[in-house]
Amino acid sequence: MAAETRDKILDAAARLFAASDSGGASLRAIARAAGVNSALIHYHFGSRKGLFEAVILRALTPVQARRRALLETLRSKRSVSAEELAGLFVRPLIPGPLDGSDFDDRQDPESDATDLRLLARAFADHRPLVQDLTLKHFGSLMYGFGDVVGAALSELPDDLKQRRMRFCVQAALETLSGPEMEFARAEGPAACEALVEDLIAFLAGGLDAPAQIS
Amino acid sequence: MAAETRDKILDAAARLFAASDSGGASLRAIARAAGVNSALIHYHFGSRKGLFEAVILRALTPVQARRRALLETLRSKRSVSAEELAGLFVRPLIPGPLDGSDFDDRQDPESDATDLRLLARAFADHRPLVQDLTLKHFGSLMYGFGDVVGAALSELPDDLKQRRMRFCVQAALETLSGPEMEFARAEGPAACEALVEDLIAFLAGGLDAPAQIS
DNA sequence: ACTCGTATTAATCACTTGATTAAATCAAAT
DNA sequence: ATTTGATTTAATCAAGTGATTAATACGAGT
Repeated sequence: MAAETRDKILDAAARLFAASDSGGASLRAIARAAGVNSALIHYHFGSRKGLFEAVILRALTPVQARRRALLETLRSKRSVSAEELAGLFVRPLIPGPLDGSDFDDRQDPESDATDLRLLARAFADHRPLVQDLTLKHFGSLMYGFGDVVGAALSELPDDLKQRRMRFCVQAALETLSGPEMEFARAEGPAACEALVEDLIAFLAGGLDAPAQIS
Repeated sequence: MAAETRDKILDAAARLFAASDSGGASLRAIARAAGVNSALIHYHFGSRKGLFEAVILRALTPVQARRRALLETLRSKRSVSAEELAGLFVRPLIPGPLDGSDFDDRQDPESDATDLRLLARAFADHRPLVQDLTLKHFGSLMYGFGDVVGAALSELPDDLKQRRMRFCVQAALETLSGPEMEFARAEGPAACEALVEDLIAFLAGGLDAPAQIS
């Protein structure tokens, strides 16, 4: 079956790309981990870059869907608190019914963690090649908030708003894919929620910090 | 001259390691960029890992020196504001006389930026090998604040304190080595200071955000 | 001038890399 | 049963990888 093979490759690739750096996993290692002939990667994805893009896209899709849903919810409100705003950057990154959407990942909590690590790696990668790919797909995650953020942080200058949004995306991705999240995950859902809420509280505090006068 | 060669290699390695991922630059490419025979890398640093560690160490040393100096300053104060606390994570990362110390980097603003990118990469790298190396040298940057932070954020539980400190280090490294800093650097020192102060304001806001009740 | 330890070079090691090819396998449709 | 097209396989390509070697150049101390 072709589709099944594709998925096995994608799973293995996500795992290895996330574990080491995106550049650190060889196609042969991926093929071996997937239990598949190495030439099949090129057959299904054309090239290493093609595979990478496919993996990123698969990991990013549910996040964007959840983000969109959450964004709609916020748009319907009259005013948005700093916590809700911070949650907009954090909540969509973690799957589950908590976020009010019904897009669950491939019902595998392990691969959810993998995908998150993968996204964080890609987002933090400043190489032009990855950066372009990332921006193309992450773009709306970054800059698609305009109206909601604008309304919530109306007293801040525009460039400051954008910077702080970047701070949030950065911190959220890095924290939720980092070792502390892994630790919390091992301790149970309660510990995860505690970490998430602490992260949101921190970001909320930062978001409506007063602008510098300088 | 041996010392000169060593430095040429270190410079090139820092540049290439920071530009691509640490795993993405080959020893041959580094040797070529340094204008040096590739075997000299092994002669001077033993192995690829040895070179990497040397580069990291050279980049980290002045940061730690500045951090120590700044920390001493804060210790002598009776109380420390959230802004000062946030500055503790941010200021030591940028060289210059602004921070009240006299450790200037290799008087080359370009290589300062390179070193910062390098540190950010290493810090964000979760691979056990890099993580160990990073923790060994970053450790005190992370956990050497105990008393000062403890006094400034006395109302927070301990684990929450540590998390927020990690948030700060993460955000500071990532922001100060990222594209916006590059942009600001091109625009002049004023833009850099604006970015730094905005970052500090954000982190300060996050640091003394109220703890979640949940 | 000659030695001796440091520094540098070119050549090569075994191995892995991403990619391509032609041949083999398989599942359906005729 | 055979043709057809999509999958899968093993073999191979040129290029690049980190590392090691023996031979050379160099420079200070005698």
